[in-house]
Amino acid sequence: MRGNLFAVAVDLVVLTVRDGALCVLLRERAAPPFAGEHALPGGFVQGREDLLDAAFRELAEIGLAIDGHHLEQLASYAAPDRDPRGRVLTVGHLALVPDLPEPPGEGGWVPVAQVGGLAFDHARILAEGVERARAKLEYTTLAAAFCPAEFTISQLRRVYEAVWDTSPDPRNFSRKVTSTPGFLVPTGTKVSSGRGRPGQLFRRGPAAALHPPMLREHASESPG
Amino acid sequence: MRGNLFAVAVDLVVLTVRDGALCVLLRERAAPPFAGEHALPGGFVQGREDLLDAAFRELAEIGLAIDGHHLEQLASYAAPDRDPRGRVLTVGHLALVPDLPEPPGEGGWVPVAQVGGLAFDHARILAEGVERARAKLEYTTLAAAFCPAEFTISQLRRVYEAVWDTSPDPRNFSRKVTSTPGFLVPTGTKVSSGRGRPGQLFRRGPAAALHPPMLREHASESPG
DNA sequence: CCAATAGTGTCTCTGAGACACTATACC
DNA sequence: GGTATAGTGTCTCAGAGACACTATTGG
Repeated sequence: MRGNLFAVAVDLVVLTVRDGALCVLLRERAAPPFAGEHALPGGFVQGREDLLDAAFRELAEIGLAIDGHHLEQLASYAAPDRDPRGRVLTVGHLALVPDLPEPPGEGGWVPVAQVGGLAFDHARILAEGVERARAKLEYTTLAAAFCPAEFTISQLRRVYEAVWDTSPDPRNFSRKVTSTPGFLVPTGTKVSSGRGRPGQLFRRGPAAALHPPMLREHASESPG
Repeated sequence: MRGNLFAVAVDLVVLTVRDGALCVLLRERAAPPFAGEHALPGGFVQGREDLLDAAFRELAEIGLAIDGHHLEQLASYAAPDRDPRGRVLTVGHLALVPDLPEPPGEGGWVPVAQVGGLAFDHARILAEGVERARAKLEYTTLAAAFCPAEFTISQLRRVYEAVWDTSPDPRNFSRKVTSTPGFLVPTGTKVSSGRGRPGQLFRRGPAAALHPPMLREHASESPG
């Protein structure tokens, strides 16, 4: 078998919505290389693990159990000099979770807009993860992955506001999501969020796709 | 550095449209494992190559130069038993090319609908590549990547017909693609394709995205 | 002439966006 | 009552799909 041997890592872009802002989970690196700098959580694939297994395990090891939440592969990065220790290929992953408690240790939830430099090529992985999440809200029901098991339409709308940094019309938004079959399952319960008329509670439905999609204003149309 | 060491390969789903059918480039494996079976072209990453470089090189080595054509990363596969020789991670890639001449050696262009079993987990990689291509025709101008440098709207429409297995209305299709700014650049020339009024020739324009997208009939809306 | 392909005009229907209006909570 | 949030009704406009019609070629 010709070809180099690589160490294979998984790195995770774990996104959530906290206080109206899209946030990512960062860790402060304890050991070199890049000791003291912020980085995405992740680590090397062990034993006979597959990639997703390794991603789940690495998060569990820092105290964040995301079983049952959304986790998907993003892309792989293998530039020859991306890790000073040698040839390391990393498989970036994207996780979308509700507002879970901050895991112990250095680091935590950081608003994506306030993230500074990151170790390795993690800034690029983060950017691609955020863009993937933004794009997927257009044509999937994944916004609900940011919400707790039961949620109101307002909470769901705040997810779109945080991720897209837009303010869709609450009335049209409500009609759109409730008229998509299988997106939202009403629980029958209502909940009061401080002031105003209480909203109905919903659970995630079986639908994964949004047809027709909910299109955001598009920024770059012709990167040529 | 803990963790296993992997051999890292690239495999390519090279798609084209030939005689109205979506085709993929397959190779017949000369050596074990899976000797004599069909497989996607690909091979191990060498020296200080990055992933895309390795993908371009592997194709060039079998006689298919696709410089200037579309090549993107698909996903990585690292199940522990996917290669009997040991721990091998492969990074799947997707290439969309016009109807290039068949490279020498065993194998060649095979209609995707007629592909039987493939070596390793290549059937899955092929399926994900085809689905990615189908999805991307919806919201990008990538259909033109299947066409030669200059092409008519009919040729472009036949790409959609082959990839989606649908028959869009030629008149509405024509309006849609010509009214998308930056998709098609008219050359001024006309060309006769046998019978009928000659069509105008176009080149690819700078636009990469299609807004609003061209939605196909959607099959599975709620896989959940 | 006919057949075939290229391309335009125009109608209808769906759905997004804007926004008036009603409903129900807390103060 | 006032204010805030939830939810409905309805208008307008853009765009997809259907399809009649014209335009330009070869046989």
